[in-house]
Amino acid sequence: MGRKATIEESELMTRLSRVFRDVGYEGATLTSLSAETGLKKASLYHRFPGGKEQMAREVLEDAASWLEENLLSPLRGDGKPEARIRAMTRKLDEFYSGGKQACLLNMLTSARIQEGPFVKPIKDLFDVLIRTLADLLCEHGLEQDEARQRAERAVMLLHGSLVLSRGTGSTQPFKRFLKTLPDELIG
Amino acid sequence: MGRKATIEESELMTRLSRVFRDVGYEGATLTSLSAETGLKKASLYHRFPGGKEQMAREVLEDAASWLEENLLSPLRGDGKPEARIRAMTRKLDEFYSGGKQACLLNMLTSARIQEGPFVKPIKDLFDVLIRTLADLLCEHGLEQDEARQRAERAVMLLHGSLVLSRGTGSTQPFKRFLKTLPDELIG
DNA sequence: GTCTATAGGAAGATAGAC
DNA sequence: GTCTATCTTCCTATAGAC
Repeated sequence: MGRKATIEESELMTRLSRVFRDVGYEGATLTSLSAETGLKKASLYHRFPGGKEQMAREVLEDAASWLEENLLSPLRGDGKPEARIRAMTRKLDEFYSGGKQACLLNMLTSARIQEGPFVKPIKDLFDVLIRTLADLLCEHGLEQDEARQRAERAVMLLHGSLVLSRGTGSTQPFKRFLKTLPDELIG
Repeated sequence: MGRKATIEESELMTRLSRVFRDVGYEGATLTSLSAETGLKKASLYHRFPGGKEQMAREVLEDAASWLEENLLSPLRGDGKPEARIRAMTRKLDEFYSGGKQACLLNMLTSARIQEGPFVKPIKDLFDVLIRTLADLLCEHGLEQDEARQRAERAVMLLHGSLVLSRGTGSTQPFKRFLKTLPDELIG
């Protein structure tokens, strides 16, 4: 006891992210964030002077970076659209831990907060994901309207499958969604 | 000031439900529940000795009753399956206030609570909704597997559209989902 | 950069008058 | 059955030692 803790930056963000994804912004307490990271409250405040809000903001930025690097950038890359989409499904499986973890975007969204530090970033993430998917489908030969529609549909199915997985206590819905996703988009 | 409040049972449940649907279980405070209903904290405790947890439990039971009466029962009724499905879309539109309100099932679900008073009811609600939809599709002539798959997808799209609507601050995703739902199921 | 200790406030919950 | 007033607990945040 009383031993000094130490934690790597990326691991720190991962642990914080897990708490917010599990219980949402309101449900996350300094105590739980401290327990999950191994850092005492005062240490967390040293790293995040803005407290819980800053932690959630940085976790969100971290997720946006991951998304850009691991999902969006590859989607914009070259190679057959079909192959890029299959690569995306593998990354989604990884990002959501096979359906065991909820989506940060869902867990950080609450009505009654029309403004606030999360509203704009979350909306932007949804928008860019749908847009990037739609662009890929256009490139694959679909009409713009149809592409946009299918992209939005895929994002709905993604988040719906996560809600359903969490609600039923089974990762099956998410896994089934992943399996049908390529056909959903370009089938 | 100091005036006694009074509120009808069904209106009370509606108000409480709105708070939980807006900010989730952890986000709902006795203060906000009191403000929304007009009843002081002590009055809420008189009606719900179990406090916030009992309020959420009863709100969930209330939602289950509404679902059974307004969605499931009509789905099992007679009339052409297509007509029953269109009736369902209208009820969904009403239940979710045109996409402005989140789903209670999503907002009361949090990981880290593998047990607890909400887990079982929520799972049961998801299951019965999917099962009832699947039965209807079977009746309409679809194979059991295909029916089950489409029913699950429809529920995913419903919840995904609500997540997306909330996250983007627009009811458009939910409205678009409602429009395509009949084709989604029996098209 | 982490810790212990604690201040200050909000949250859940209760007692008792009306 | 609703209220005011209060209690206790938990949470956010800070001070200061190491």
